[in-house]
Amino acid sequence: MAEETVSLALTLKDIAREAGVSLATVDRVLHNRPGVRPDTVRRVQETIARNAFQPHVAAAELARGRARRFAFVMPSGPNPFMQQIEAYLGEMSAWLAARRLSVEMVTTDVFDPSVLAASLETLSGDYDGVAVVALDHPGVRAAINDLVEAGTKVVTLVSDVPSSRRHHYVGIDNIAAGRTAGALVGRLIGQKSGKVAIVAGSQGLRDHAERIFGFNQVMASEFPDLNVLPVLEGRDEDDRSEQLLSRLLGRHADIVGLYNVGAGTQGVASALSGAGREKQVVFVGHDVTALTRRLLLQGVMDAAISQNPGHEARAAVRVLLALARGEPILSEQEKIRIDIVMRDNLP
Amino acid sequence: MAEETVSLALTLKDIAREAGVSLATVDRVLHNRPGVRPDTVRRVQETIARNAFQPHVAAAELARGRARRFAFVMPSGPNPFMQQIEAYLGEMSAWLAARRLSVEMVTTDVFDPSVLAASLETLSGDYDGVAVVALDHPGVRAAINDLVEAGTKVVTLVSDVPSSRRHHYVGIDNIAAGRTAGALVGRLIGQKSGKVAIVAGSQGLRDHAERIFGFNQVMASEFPDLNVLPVLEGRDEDDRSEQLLSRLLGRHADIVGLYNVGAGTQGVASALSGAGREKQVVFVGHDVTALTRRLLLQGVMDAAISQNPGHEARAAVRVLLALARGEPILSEQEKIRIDIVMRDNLP
DNA sequence: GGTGTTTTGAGGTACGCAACTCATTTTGAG
DNA sequence: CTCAAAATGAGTTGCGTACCTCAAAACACC
Repeated sequence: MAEETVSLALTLKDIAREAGVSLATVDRVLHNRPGVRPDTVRRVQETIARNAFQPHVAAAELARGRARRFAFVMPSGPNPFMQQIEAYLGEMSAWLAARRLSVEMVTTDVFDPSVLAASLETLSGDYDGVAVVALDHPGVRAAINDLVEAGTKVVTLVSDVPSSRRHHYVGIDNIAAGRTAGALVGRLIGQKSGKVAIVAGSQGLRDHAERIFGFNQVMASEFPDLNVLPVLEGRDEDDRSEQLLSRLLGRHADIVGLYNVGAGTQGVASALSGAGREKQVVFVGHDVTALTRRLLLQGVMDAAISQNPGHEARAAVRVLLALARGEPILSEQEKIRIDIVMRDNLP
Repeated sequence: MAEETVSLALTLKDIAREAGVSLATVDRVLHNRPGVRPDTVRRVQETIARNAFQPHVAAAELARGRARRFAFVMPSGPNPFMQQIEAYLGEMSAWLAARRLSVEMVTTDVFDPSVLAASLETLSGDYDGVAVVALDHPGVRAAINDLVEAGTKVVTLVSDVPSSRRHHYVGIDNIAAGRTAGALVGRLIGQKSGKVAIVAGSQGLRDHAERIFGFNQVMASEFPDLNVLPVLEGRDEDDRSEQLLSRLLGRHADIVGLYNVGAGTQGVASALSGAGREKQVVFVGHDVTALTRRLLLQGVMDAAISQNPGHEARAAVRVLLALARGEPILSEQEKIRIDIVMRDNLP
């Protein structure tokens, strides 16, 4: 039986004593306040580093006193995935309250750059942190940069704006997600050859485009016997997706695979069932919702690629909090994984 | 643009005033201290509930003063999965230090019930919480119950002892994991018929037995064309696993699937490669390690069933902390998922 | 050497709660 | 009604940090 300890317990007073300065000076160094000679700064910082001193978060939080306000800017309209994120934030209410954190939902039309940018501008100054489901557009980028400039911590959620100065992105790598979908469709189809259909919301959406890109990458390089048909744009609407797919199924009797990139899942499933081909076609889609769960259990869907909405919600809050406190981020913890969900590992 | 708030900010003093009692009485109620009339207790509790009051964790933590000590009881010996858990605990050191938490590793022979039970007994009283990779055995169960009796919070990790009074289990449902493996092997094999091999550490290990059970369940009900061969017991050792599997591959030319339930992965892979059949056989195993990662990228392994060791480590700490503080547990957050990892969604 | 400026020390207050003491009031049993 | 026990009020102290003020000391410059 072996033991190993990972612990310590120093206070600011100890650091002050060891560095041979007063508490006030340590405080000045710790918070980058002016009025300390560079030489002294170095001495204090070395003492802190040498002792691996960590301020007691609880004490710091208590002393700071101020409650923190975060805003979540989410799409308006009935998107089940976004609703799940909101639901999980609701479940955290006790956790949030115990830390005197407030999280406010701001719904807006995230697909209209100017509206989204305007929404973001109104938040400036009022919040310590903002999580935003962002569209990658110059106006949005500028709005994000303005927020950052004003000292607000900004996290992009689900959809990134890599060229902005946002502090962190909480979401998955959509190209890898598309690749995963491609590998699944190809592998589950097996030896057969035939055609593969893709239904997306719009190829103008960054995440959809990236997923399609990854999907095609894998299909081209690894499944040459499968012929990928042109993308159907269903605008994430059930009716439209169903019509488009039904027509396609009618024209091609040898469709063996189907990748649904975005929402509109009900329409896609209806088209498949309507043609009586739900058992012959390998169907891979995204996200675990009440509907996809049912489709997986019924065997209509074969796999769902999922990014855990609960994890995303919590990760966004934790990252904002860590940023606001100046704490390090546990990057491993906050990284969102690409989950493959099949019938037997449904969460 | 719509808004909705989830917040509040009361203190104990407010509760005392509203309930018409003194701070001392609220404190007594809050901590189940004696000396309060049942009637008053109820009144105070109602006030707390009505206002959804949450004590400020930072203030509580600071006032309590005492640092919390947790122990992780882990298997001795070189198990990569366990080493990963330890590594992630190490990465949390700054996080832990900032909260004045200490986590101590206690390695012991978890496969010998009496040794494990003895190890657990020695911890009594010294720790606020214990996470243990447990063997399901009456002696171990009793040791766990003793710890709980003494006020220590106990969490079982990876392997559960459901009949004990442990407060929480952090790990996956191994039957479901086996089912998932079965579905993957069956689906990835496709139309073909043939034989399927299983290599396990030992059928005496609860988690291995459960996985095999789930695997067989799915094979029997859904893949009648696949013939599951008797389980090989490789004791999680590379050499032994390789020998047994090599012999089996020699005897059966029509093996199309392989499920490696535990460790010994290197041996299993060597046997496959040695027979030159790594491309013909669908190979599903467990856990993402440096080795399985390489095998997945090479196409030798087709999928790995994984329980995120980092998540398990963090979840165990968070659950112990929440239990110690008397906070609610975010069950959704702490639930460990069964991850399906293929080449394109390698974390 | 004197001036003004920068740096440092010393100390206080506040944050919200835990944990404790001690005095006072209320209650219930006889 | 009496008296002990139970219940409650009032108050104190301390946790470790943030943030502030004011005075003293050190320093730079001419």
